[in-house]
Amino acid sequence: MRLDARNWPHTAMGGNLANHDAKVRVLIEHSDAIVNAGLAALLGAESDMQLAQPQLTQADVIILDHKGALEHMRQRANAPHHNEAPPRVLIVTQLEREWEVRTAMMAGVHGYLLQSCAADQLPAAVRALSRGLRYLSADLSRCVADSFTRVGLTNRETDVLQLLAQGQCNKSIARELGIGVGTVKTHVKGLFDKLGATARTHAVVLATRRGLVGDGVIDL
Amino acid sequence: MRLDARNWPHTAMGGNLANHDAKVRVLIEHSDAIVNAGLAALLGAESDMQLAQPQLTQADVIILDHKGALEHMRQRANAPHHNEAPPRVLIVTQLEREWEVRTAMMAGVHGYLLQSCAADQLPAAVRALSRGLRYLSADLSRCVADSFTRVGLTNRETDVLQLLAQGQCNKSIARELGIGVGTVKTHVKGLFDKLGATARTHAVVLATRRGLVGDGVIDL
DNA sequence: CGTTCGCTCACTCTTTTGGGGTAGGTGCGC
DNA sequence: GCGCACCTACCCCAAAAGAGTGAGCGAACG
Repeated sequence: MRLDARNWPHTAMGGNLANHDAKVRVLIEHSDAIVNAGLAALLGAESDMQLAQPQLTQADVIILDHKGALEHMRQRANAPHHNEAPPRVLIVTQLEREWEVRTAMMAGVHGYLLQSCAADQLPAAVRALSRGLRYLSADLSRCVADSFTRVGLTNRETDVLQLLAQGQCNKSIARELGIGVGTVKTHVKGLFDKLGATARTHAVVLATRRGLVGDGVIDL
Repeated sequence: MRLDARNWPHTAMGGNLANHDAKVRVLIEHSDAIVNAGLAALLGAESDMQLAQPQLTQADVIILDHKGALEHMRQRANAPHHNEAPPRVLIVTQLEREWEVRTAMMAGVHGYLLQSCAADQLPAAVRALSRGLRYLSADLSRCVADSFTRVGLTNRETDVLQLLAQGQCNKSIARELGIGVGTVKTHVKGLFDKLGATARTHAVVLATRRGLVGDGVIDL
């Protein structure tokens, strides 16, 4: 679980090659139709790339949105192993939430781009992935590197944090978790220390920003 | 300030026409290169539309991201009046935050689409705007209608809320606003009543979910 | 002119929080 | 076995928060 920031460099690091001479077969499966069209337009103009049809051909690189990518990796993990190497996964999304980037990287995704990236980063990322490299835009890599300074919350502290982030008071948290109020206070105190918070409200804010809160603070 | 949900219907309502026979001149100025390319690809395929070059021609419809659109409307408000009718503004974005939609609509934007919309909604929206209508996808309309049940926070309550959402205690909020702690308590209580919160932590969560917090809870 | 509303403040009183410290039990790895 | 991290629980005590009430002041509105 402990990752080393040096493993996720900006430009890339070595890997096993594939399709050295042939065109890079790219499969675009982003959930947003507009983004899909944009990716196709931008990549279709590249002479060394070839847009693949879904399920027709085996692609070298597959482009997905964040959610789709996680789903894809989940299915891949559960599926029987193929002979052929699975396509590299590149996520293109609009949001920049470090914990999502980290989650994706831990799930085995090879690249992560923001929609707001420069137009030339897209083909660069695809080429990097096709050569077995990873690609993370500079801002994202900084962002992820920062996140490695993450606090190590214990299970119970995480439990308490989730309820805390719902605005519950110690008493109701204790009731919910089936423990004593004093114990809740202990965990809350632990959260303060690890998050650098001075009050529970502050802790919720900090935890939310660091992506430690699992619920829908961001969803409407 | 009080808006009536009936003014923002899903499909549209009347308006003054423009360019009845000619092609619709569309100017695409989205900040994301990928989205830009996607919009161009999708709209370029429509026979009744014509993609305009920036500043070269006067467009009928201009497509922007949320931020760009607000900036555009701000400049338009400050600029001297032109003889020709200004282009209709269509926002295309990924996020669905009702308060942003409402803000945009109040700023005079005519259409709001999500990137995740069906591909045929895009040309439909452009055509609607070119005919002087408004266009809001069904989910967004519902979303905005819901938001009209919004609590009416006073200026001071909003001030307090912002600081509250940063995790500050009453004393520091009072210091920052130059008022007494007792007054802060009054406003905090007002927030509780209007938000339906039971505690300050709870209030922060609720306010964040309703998009009342302006700061960077969403930004990393 | 009276009313309403927002902003301000003060005062009780109870509950909650937060900062200390202490300590027993459990599981895990060296 | 022993240390170590974790979960649990309790103590005291000061500070803060929250509930309730009252009240002065200025601007807006009918």
